[in-house]
Amino acid sequence: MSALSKKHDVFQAIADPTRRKLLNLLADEELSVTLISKHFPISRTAVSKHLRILAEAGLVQKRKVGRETRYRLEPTPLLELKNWLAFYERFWDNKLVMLQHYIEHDRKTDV
Amino acid sequence: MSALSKKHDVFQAIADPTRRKLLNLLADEELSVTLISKHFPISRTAVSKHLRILAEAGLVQKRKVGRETRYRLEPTPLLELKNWLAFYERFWDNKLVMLQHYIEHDRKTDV
DNA sequence: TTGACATGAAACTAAATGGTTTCGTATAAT
DNA sequence: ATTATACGAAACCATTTAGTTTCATGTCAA
Repeated sequence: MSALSKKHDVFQAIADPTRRKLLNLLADEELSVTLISKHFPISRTAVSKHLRILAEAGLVQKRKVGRETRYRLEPTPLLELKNWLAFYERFWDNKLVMLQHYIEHDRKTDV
Repeated sequence: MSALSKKHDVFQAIADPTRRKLLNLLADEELSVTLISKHFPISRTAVSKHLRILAEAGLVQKRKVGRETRYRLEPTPLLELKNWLAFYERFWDNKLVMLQHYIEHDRKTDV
């Protein structure tokens, strides 16, 4: 067993766009909860809950520094996702599928 | 715009373990709803709803054959996931992270 | 034509999710 | 010592989710 009990898995954790944005934000630097929540239109408490879910999935690490809690990305669990995805690689190795994707590329890859 | 309205995105679609199992099942062969639901402990109607969500995310295609509806995998939208994941590759290119992953590899990659 | 099969829509339910506000506690600053 | 800051726990709320059962419709078989 890893540190925190895995109530949430990585698939569920990244399902929410706010949490994906959090991961993106924490990729570059370790940040305190207050600083993080500056980037979102929701309350600090709501951000804090998202961070807890990410922590349960092992996707972020937290560290207490004085009165603040700083979070940083922990990318390792994303390997599970990569691994899951690997099974389907054979399907899009097909060049036609690739082409099809980039032609009808109407939705921008947000977050 | 693609065929079905994208009410559900691929991240949300694969968040559910039942839906991941569905994708896995439909990777090999096109199957009717009744046949598909034989593989699950839930009702046919429940399976049907999961299939609709997958279809909305573009991950399955459906085809009417007589009185049955057959579903098959449509892997293209998984490229969005792969693309999202690519951003984080630089973090686990670190060999130590890889090692860490395989050492504490306690959870099997289910589904 | 009558009956069986395949499916999805509809209505409903319990639980999970994403959000809020309020409050207690710990740490820092004056 | 007092005040301000940083945070999470708690209680609450609305919406979504994952499931159910029932029903109507379309298609195949006898």
